[in-house]
Amino acid sequence: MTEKTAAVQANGGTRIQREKRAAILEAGLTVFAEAGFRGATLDRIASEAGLSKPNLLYYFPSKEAIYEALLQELLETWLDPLKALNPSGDPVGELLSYVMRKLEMARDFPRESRLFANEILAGAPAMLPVLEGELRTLVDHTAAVIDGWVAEGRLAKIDARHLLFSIWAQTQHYADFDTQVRAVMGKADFDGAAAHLDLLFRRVLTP
Amino acid sequence: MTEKTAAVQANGGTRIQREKRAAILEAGLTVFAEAGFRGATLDRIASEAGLSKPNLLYYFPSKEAIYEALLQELLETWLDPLKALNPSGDPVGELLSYVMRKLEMARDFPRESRLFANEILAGAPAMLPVLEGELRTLVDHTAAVIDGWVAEGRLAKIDARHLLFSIWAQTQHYADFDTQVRAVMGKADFDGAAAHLDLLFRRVLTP
DNA sequence: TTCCGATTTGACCAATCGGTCAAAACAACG
DNA sequence: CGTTGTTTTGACCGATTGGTCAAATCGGAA
Repeated sequence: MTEKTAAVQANGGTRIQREKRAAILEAGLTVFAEAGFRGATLDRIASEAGLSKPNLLYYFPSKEAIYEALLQELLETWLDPLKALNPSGDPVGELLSYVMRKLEMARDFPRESRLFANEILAGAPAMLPVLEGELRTLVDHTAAVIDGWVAEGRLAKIDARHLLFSIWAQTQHYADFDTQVRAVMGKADFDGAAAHLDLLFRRVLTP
Repeated sequence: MTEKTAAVQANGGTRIQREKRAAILEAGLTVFAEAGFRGATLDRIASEAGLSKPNLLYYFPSKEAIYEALLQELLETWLDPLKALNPSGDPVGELLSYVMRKLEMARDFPRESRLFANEILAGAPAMLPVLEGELRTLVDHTAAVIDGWVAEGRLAKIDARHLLFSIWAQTQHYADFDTQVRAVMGKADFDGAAAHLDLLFRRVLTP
């Protein structure tokens, strides 16, 4: 049992193992988000993480392994805010604070947003099963909650699923298309975006 | 003057030259949209266009040349609908038909939308000057028109630039994140999207 | 038919890619 | 100190990449 000690232990391991694995994931996030899966190179990830390429491959068996570890980690972070929707809260307030949480994520974790965007743009080769499974289930559940709110008259009539797309599209836009936003506005202007989206969704959702 | 005959003549040329160049651009659009600039290979573009790689390089001097030709061509198509906004028309109607035109483009030209998304996601290495120049100017002009409408009270109060982002984000979402939309909805549902966006922007824009 | 420029191709090249491997360096513990 | 297992690395590999080039083929005008 002397072989592949580090590589096999995906979770846990010694302090140094956890640190190096974390550094690799951190570097991988930067590079994959910027260049996509195919555009990213092991050499760049290794150098960004402060390691040699063979040393990197001592901790992860392949480029794909790094990528998939990142996607898996990403998904929880990504779905959490949606799960935080409280069906017994104030509908408009719940949805507005979901929008704000999403916008904050676009501001604070733009690499995660771009990683996700790259994966979906490429046709979700590594995430399709999760999209069709976990995500779809969660969306179905959330749509039922929203439909309930609409039926009770506490929310303006609206298609629940397309409403979610509207929220995702607009919040992630500020991370994924940041370059375009900066080119047009001169600056990132997340505060302006927050005010705008609050106003927009208030008009859309208030009964 | 016997050298580089075809390659030099970017526009015009013989019938066969125009046809082959068009076939290459068509193939390049498919491949670049699917794989991004770095992910695309000349071999794939050539085979998709029905040519050998050296033959492809007879019509375009490099991979970058194909990519840049596509981006340039794309830009006109992309900005045209915005230019079609009629300042003396009905504000809500003008903006709604802009939204619909954009949504139709996402439905009918998804490859163009994804090509653009890939370029921006990668930091717009080849488009930044255009974004900061032509696009910004056009946005400034359009924002002035929208601000005028708001000032006249013919449009609900709203930030013009962020409104444009809202329109772009939501319409392009149906092309760029098509995979996700399909995974969640089971189908693409552009009709549902059209109804939803009409309703959404009507609520947002009507004074 | 002949000729000449336009077009096409097979063979090839240097660089880069993801990944391997054996040996070296290191760390911890007796 | 020596031993043992962990970590790191330089050298290397086959495959793929973007791109070149000389030679072959094609096509139309005279």
